[in-house]
Amino acid sequence: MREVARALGVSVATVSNAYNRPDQLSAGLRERVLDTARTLGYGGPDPLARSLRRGRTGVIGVVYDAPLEYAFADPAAALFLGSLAQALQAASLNLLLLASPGDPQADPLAPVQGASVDGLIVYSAAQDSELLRAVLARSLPTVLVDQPMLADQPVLINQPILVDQPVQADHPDLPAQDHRAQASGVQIDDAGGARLAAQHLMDLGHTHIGVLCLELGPRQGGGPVTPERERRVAYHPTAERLRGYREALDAGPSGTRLFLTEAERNTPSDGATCALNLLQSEPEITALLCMSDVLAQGALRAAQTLGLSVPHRLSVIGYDDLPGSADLKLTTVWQPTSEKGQRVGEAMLALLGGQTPPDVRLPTRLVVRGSTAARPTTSAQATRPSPLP
Amino acid sequence: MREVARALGVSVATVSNAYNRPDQLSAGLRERVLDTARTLGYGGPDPLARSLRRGRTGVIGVVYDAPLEYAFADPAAALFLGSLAQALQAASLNLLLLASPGDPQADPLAPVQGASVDGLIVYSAAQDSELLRAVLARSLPTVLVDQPMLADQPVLINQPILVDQPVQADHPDLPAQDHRAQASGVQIDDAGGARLAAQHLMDLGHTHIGVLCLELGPRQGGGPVTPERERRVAYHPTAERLRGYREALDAGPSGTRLFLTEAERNTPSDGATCALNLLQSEPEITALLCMSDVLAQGALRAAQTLGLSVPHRLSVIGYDDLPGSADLKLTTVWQPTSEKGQRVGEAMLALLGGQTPPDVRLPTRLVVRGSTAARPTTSAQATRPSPLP
DNA sequence: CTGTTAGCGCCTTCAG
DNA sequence: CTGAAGGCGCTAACAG
Repeated sequence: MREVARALGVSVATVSNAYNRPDQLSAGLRERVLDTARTLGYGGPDPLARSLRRGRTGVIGVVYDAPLEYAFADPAAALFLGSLAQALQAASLNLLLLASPGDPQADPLAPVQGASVDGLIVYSAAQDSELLRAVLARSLPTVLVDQPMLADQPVLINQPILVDQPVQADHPDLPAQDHRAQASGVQIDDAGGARLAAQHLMDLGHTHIGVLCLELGPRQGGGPVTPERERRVAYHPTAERLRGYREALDAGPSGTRLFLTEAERNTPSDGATCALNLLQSEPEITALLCMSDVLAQGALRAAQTLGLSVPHRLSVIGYDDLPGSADLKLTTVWQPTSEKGQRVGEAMLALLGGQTPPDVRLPTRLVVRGSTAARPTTSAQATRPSPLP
Repeated sequence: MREVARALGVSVATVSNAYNRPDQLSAGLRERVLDTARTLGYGGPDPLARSLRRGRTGVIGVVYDAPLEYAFADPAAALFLGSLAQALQAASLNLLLLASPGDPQADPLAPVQGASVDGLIVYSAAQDSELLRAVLARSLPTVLVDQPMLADQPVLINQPILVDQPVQADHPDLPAQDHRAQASGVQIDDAGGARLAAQHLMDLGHTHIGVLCLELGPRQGGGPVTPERERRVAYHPTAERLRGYREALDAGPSGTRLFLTEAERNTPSDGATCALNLLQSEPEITALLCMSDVLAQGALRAAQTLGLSVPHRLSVIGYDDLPGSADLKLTTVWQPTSEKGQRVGEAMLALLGGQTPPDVRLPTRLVVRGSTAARPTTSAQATRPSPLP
C-alpha cells in the first residue's frame, strides 16, 4: 500500500480510502489510485491486517468433535449446516469448519483456540468436555447446539481482572470489547420425541425392543451398552433420546424390555451391523428404536438380509425424518433440522449485535408411516430368524 | 499479553515464549506465566495477530459459486468436501467455505477477495468468470477443481512491479513471499464418461434420448436448452459431459437425436420435474441421460409417476455413482469423488510447500446396472405415457 | 479533499 | 535464559 502511495505521491491513508471510503476522495484520484495499484500488482487491502485493525473477521467457526468427513456424510448435519450457512450469508459471514484433527497426536483443542473468528457455534461436543471449556474460554459470542441448557453449564470465570486501566482506554475508535462470554443455546425436544417413539411401539404391543444408539461419546467404538456405559453418555442428544425411551417404558406396563447397542458411526452400514447383531442375539425382539434415520435405514437393510418383513415381523422407527425417509415409508421422529440451523444463525447474529437472545427449544413430532405395526402373533414370533448365509 | 508481562515483572517476549517456545524459558517461570495469564483472563495469543505476524492463517478457502446450502444438499459435493477436509486436516488446515452471497446486492467477489486464507480451492465456478479472475488475482496457492486445464486459462499479469526495493528486504525472518500465482488443476474425464454413457444407450438401440443437464451456468433457471444456450455453457463439467454425449452421437448411426433440458438445481425433485416435462413433450424418448445420480433419482421417480417401467419402457443413466445408487440399481458413470478430494488436498499441500504439482486428470467408468435395457419394441413404444392425474 | 499519527497484538532477531 | 526494538499491513481520528 505504501508502494502505491509513493508511486502516486499521495499518503497511504488516501490509498486506504480509495478502497474503503470512496466519498473521502475525488473520483478521479480514486481511479488513478486503483489503476496504479493494478499496475503494481497490488490486489487491495490485506484481509488479515484489516481484520486485526477492525477487530472483526467476518468468519464464524463451527465446532465439530469428529473427523470432518462425518459432518458431510450425515444428511442431518448437512441439512443443518446448509441452513445455518444460509442464515449467516445474509450477514456476509462465512463458515469455518473446525474439526478435531485426525492425528491423535495433535492437540484437539488447537483448532478452537487458534481460529480467527467472530463467533463460535458448537455443533457436536461431549457435554462438560475440555473442548467445550476451550470454546467458552474464548469469550466469544457462542451458540450451543443440542447441548444442555446454559444454566446447567459449569460456570466459568472469564472476567478479566484488569490490572490497572482498561486496555483500550486510549482507543476510542475501536468498539469497546465486551469480554463477557456471551452464549446462547438452541436445541430440540430430544427426549420428548424419543418418548413418543417408544410409546408408539408399546401401544402396538411390543415388549422386546432393540435400541440402535448413536455414539455415546467421542470414539467409543460401538457395541452393547451396559448400564455402566449408559450412565456415562457424553453426547447430549444420545443421552436425551435414551432418557425419552426410558421414560416411556417406565410409564407403560412393566415387563417391557430394552436391548441397547451403540453404532460405531452414524452410517447405514453401521446401523445394519448393529441391527444384525442385536436381532440374532435377541430373537425375541420385534421392534427397533433407532436414534437416527440413517441408522434406521441400516436396520431396514438388516431386516431384509434376515428375511424379516417390515413391519409385519419387525417394526422400525427412526429419528430426524430426513428428506428420503418418506420414500422408505419409515415411521420416525421428525425434528426441524433446517429451522434449527436458521435459529442458530439468527442467535449468532443477535449475539454479534450485542443482544442476548433467549435459549430456544424446538419441538419434535412422531410421524407414523409404514414401518411400524402391531407385535406379531406368538406363532409368527416364534419363527427364529434364519442365520446368515 | 503486556498485562501479563507487567503483572509478573517480565517482558512480553517471555510471555510469548511461554506459549510458543517452552524451551526458551525455565519450566517454573513458564508455569507462573501461564498461571497468571489464567488469573488475568488472558486466553493466549490472539490468533489474528499471530497470523499477521507469521504470515500464515492455517485456513484454506473453498470457493463455491452458489448458495452454500446447495453444497451440503448435493451428496457428491459433500463426499468431495469430506475427503478434502480429511486430507487437509492431516496438515492442521481448516476449511473456510466461501460462497457467493445470497443477497444479489452484495458483491459476489467480496468473499474471495476478503478471506484470510493460505490457499484457495475453486470447487465450482463458471469458466472464465470474474469470480475465477478474482481468485487468481489473489496470487495464492490455488487448486482448480473440474476446470479447464490451466494452459487454457487466460493469462494474468500478476507479477508485482517493485517500485524500488523488495518490500521485505529488511525482514529476513519472514519467509520471502512468492508472489507468483501458483495454481494446479484436478479434474476428471468428464467427457469420456459421458461418451461411454451415451454409447451404451445407442448400443441398446435407443434413438430418441432425453438429456437432463446440470446447471449450464450461474442462475440460469432451467428449461429446454436451445443450441444457442448450448454454445454458452459456463460450467465446465456440464459443457464436457454434453460434449461427451455429442461425441458418441456423432460416432454412431445418424438419426439418433438428443433432447436437452436443464434442471434448475441438482436435486431429485428438479430432476423429476425436468424428466416429466421432457417425457410428456417428447413421447418418443426411450432413454434418459442424466448428468448426476441425483437428477437420475428424480427421473426414476418421474418414470414411476408416469407409469413407465424402468428399464423396459425407459432406460435411465446417471453420473457420479453415489453410495446410494447401487441400491437403486442405477446404471451410471462412476467418478472417483473421494479420491478427487484427496488429490486436491494433496495438491494444495504441495503448493503450500513450495512445490508445483502437475495437473491431474482422473478416469471415469461406466457402471452398468439394472436401469438400462434395449429399446422397447415399437408396439410398446407407441404406448403414449398417460397424462398426470 | 488529503496527510499525519498512533496503534491493533504479536513474534523474532539480537544483544545482554 | 531474558529484554528491547521493530514492524507485519492496515485504518480511524484528527488536523490541515
